[in-house]
Amino acid sequence: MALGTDYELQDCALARALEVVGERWSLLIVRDAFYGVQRFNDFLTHLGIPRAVLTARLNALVAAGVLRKEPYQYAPLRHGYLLTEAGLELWAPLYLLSRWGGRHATPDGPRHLFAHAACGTDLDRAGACPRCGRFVPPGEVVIRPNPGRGGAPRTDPVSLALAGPHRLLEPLASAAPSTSHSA
Amino acid sequence: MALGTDYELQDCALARALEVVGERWSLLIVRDAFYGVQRFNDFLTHLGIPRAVLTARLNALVAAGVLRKEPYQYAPLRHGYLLTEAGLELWAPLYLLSRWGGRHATPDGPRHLFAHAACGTDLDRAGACPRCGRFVPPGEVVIRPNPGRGGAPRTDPVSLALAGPHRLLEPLASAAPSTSHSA
DNA sequence: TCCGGTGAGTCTGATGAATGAACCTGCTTT
DNA sequence: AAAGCAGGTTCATTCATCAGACTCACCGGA
Repeated sequence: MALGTDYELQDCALARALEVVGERWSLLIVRDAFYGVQRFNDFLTHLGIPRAVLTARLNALVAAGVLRKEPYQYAPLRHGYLLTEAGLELWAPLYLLSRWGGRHATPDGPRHLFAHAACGTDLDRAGACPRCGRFVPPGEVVIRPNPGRGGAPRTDPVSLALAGPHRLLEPLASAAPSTSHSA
Repeated sequence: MALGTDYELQDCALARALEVVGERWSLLIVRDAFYGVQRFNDFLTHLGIPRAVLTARLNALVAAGVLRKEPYQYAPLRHGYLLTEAGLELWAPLYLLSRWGGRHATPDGPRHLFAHAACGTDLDRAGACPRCGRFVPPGEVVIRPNPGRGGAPRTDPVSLALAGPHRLLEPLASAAPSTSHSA
C-alpha cells in the first residue's frame, strides 16, 4: 500500500488485505473487473482516474495476484486485465461492502441491484440467493440498474453497457472493435 | 474520502462506502473498535498512526455515523469511541476481507482465529458458525491468537490484551485506570 | 502553591503520493 | 501523408501523510 511498509507491523490479516486492495482506487478497479471491464481505456473513462495512477494500480494488482494480463490482439500487442482465482474470491467482501454502502452511505439507496441469474431472485445481504439457499458465485450474478434511481446519465461506454442487465465477468460490449458502424 | 469528492461521480454504493471507510487507516480503526479499543491513546499505540491522522479519521468516522463519542469520565472530560449500529454492520465485510487477506496475502496464515462464543466452534468463511448454522454477530465472537504463529511480540497494551482470547466489543483491559496496583 | 504526570489533542516542516495535461509508440484507417 | 487509437510515460503542481514538538485542562502529591 501507499503507506510504504507501515502496515507491516500489524498483526492482522486485514492489514495484509488492505496493503493489496486498500489503496485509493484499487477496490473500484476490482469492482469494474467484476462488471466485465478489461481494457485500460475502459477503466480510465469509467473511473475518471488519472492514467498514471491507473497504470500503477493495475501493475500492483497484477503483482499481488488479483488480476492477470491476457492478450486479446497481437498486431499492436494489447491485453486486457482479468481477475485471477484470488481476485474472484474478493466478490464476497466487495459485495458486502457495497451493500453496507447502499444501506448507510447512499442517501437514495443503491443504484444497482444484483440477482441470481439462474432464478432471477435478488441476492440477500450476504450475497446468497434466498430461493436457492446458497451463496451465488460472481459468474452467476446479474447486475441491473435500480429503476428507482434517476441518476446523472453518464455516457462512457462502460456506463452505457451497464444501463441494462449484465452478467458479471462477461466482457462488456465496448470490447468490440466495431469496424465502421456508427462509430 | 481523501480523494476530495472524486468518487462522487461513481454510480456505485461501493464508492460511497469507500468514501466513508476506504481511507488509509479507517478500516483498521474500525477493526480495533471491534476488538474493544475505545480510547485515543490505545488506537494510537496499537496502530502506530500519526496523531493528527488519527484525529482526522476518528472525526470523519464519527461524522459518517460509524463511530460515536461516549464520555467515560467527566473530571477532565474524556470520551471513548464506540461503534454505532451502522458501524457494527461493518463486521461482515470486515471479517470477509480479513479472511481473504489470510488466504491470499498472509504467507504463514492468519494470526488470529475467530470462534462462536456460545459453542466454541470456529467461524466459517462467511462469518457463520458451522455448528449453529447461522451468522454470528460480532458480540458473540471470540478472537484468539493463532497458536501456529510465532510473530513479533508487541508490547502495547492492546496487543497484550489480545494475547489471550477476547470477546469482541468488550472494552480492553487498558481501560482500567489501575490506581496503584502493579502499574 | 508548586511540580510532574496524563489524556487528548493541535501545529509545523519535510517527505511522498495523487492529479491533470502533454507527450510518445506502434499500428491501422482514410 | 495525416489522423486516430490503445496504452502507456513524463512532468510540474497540489495535496496528504509523517514524526515530533507543543498545548491545554485536569489530577495527585509535597
